[in-house]
Amino acid sequence: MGINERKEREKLRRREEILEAAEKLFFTKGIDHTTMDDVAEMAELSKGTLYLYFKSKEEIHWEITQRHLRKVVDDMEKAMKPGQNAIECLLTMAKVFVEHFEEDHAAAHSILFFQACDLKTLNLDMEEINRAFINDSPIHMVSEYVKKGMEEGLIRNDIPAEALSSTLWAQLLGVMQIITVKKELFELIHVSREAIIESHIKIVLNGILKNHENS
Amino acid sequence: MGINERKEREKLRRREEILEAAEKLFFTKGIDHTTMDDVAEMAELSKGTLYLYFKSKEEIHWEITQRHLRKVVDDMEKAMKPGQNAIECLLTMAKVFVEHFEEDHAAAHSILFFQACDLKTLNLDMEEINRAFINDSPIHMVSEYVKKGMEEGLIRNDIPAEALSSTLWAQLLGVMQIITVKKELFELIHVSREAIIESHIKIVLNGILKNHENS
DNA sequence: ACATAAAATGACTATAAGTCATTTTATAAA
DNA sequence: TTTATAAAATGACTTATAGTCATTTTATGT
Repeated sequence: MGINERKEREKLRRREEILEAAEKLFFTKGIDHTTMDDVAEMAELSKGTLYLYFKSKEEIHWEITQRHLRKVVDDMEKAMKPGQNAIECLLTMAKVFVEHFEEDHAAAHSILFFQACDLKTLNLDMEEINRAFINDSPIHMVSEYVKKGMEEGLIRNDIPAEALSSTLWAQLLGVMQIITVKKELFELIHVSREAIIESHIKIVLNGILKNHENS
Repeated sequence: MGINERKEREKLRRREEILEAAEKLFFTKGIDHTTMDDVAEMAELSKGTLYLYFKSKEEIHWEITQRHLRKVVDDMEKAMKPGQNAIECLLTMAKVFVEHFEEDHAAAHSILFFQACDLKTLNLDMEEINRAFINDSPIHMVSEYVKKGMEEGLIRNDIPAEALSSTLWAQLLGVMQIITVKKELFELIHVSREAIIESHIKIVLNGILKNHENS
C-alpha cells in the first residue's frame, strides 16, 4: 500500500511549492508587501489551502528564514580550509555571513526580522526553538570554534564559551542590522558599511584574543 | 494679539496629551496591542483628531521613542562623575543604558523597534534624521567620549572615531536585543542575561583599549 | 456506480489604520 | 448682539489584509 507514502510525498511537495512561491515573492516585492493572496496566486492555490499547510504567514516566513540560515551554515562549512586555526575559522565564518547579507537582501531582511522578533510571539514549542537555534543556526557553529579556540589557547578563557559565543553572534547581528536598516544615516556621517564591519572585526578580534601579558 | 500664541500653546499641549495617552497605553498593553481608537479614547478625543496632530501611528511611536532616548542621554549625563576618564565614562553610560532596559520594558521595546526599523519606511526628512540620531541619541555621546579616550591615549586610534563609536553602539544594541527578545533561548542553554552583558563589556573593553605592546 | 475521506476552495469575518464630508467651537466684523 | 468665517474636532466610512469555515471537488476503496 504505497498510496499513503505517495500522498505524504505529495503533501511535502506542495509545502515546498508554497515556500518556493513565497520566497520568490518575498525576494521580489519584500515580505511586508507580499500578501497571502499573492502567495496563493503564485502557488496556483487558493488562500484557504495555504492555511492547511501553514498556520500563519509568520510561520511561512519563519520556515524560509530557517532555510536561509541553514544555507549560511552550509556555505560557512564549505568555506573552511583545512589547517586554519579557530580564529581564522571564525573570521571566515564572519566573512561568509557578511557576504550573504550583501548578496541576498531578502535573506538579510528575513534574518534581521527574526533576530528582532520576540520569541514569545512565535509560540514555537521548546523542541522547535532548540532545533532552530541550537542546531540549525550559525550560533552553534560559532560556539564550536570558540571552544576550539580556547583549547588551542588562542581565545581568552575567562569568559564561559557559551556566553562568549552568544555575545559574538549578538554583536555581529547588531552591526549587520544597523548597517542594513540605517544605511542613510551612515551616508550622512560619511561612515561606510565596510568601515563599520572592519571596525567591528578589529574590536572583537582584539577583544577575544588571549592576552599574553596577563596569562 | 496674544490669541495666536495661546492657540499655539494649546496645540502643543494637545499634542503632549496625545503622546502621554499613547505612552501610558504602550506601557500597559504594549505597542502592538494599542490601537489608534484606544489612544483616542484615552486622550478623550476622536480618532480623526489624532491625525490632525500626527500623520500616523508610527509617528507617535517614533516621538515617544525619541523621548525615551533623550531620557537615557539625560540620565547618562547625570551619572557622570568628575574625574572619570573616558573609559570609565563609557562604562557608566553602558551601565545606565542597560539599567533603563531593565526598568522600563516599554522604553526597551520602543528603542529596539526603531533600531530594527528601516529608515526608509519612516520617510523622515534628512533634518529630522540628523536631529534624532546625531543630536538626541546616545550615539552622539558615545562618539564624544570615544574621541576623548583617543586624545587621552586610552583608546586605540587605528580606527576612525566615528566608525568605532557607531560600532560600539550597534554591538551593544545587538546584545540588548538578543537578551530581550530571545530570553527563553538563553534560559534553555543556561546563559544568563548578566553573563552576556559581562561578556560583552569584557570583549569590547579589551577590544578598544590601546595595546601598549604595539603602540 | 457509490460511499467516504481527504484536499481544496473562495466568500466571508474580523481588525485596525487612515480619510473626509459634516458639525462644533472660537474669533472677528458688522 | 448677531452674523460670517476660519480653525478644530468628529465619527462613520473606506481600505487592506490576515485568517476562517461551510461547501465543493477529487481521489480512493468497496
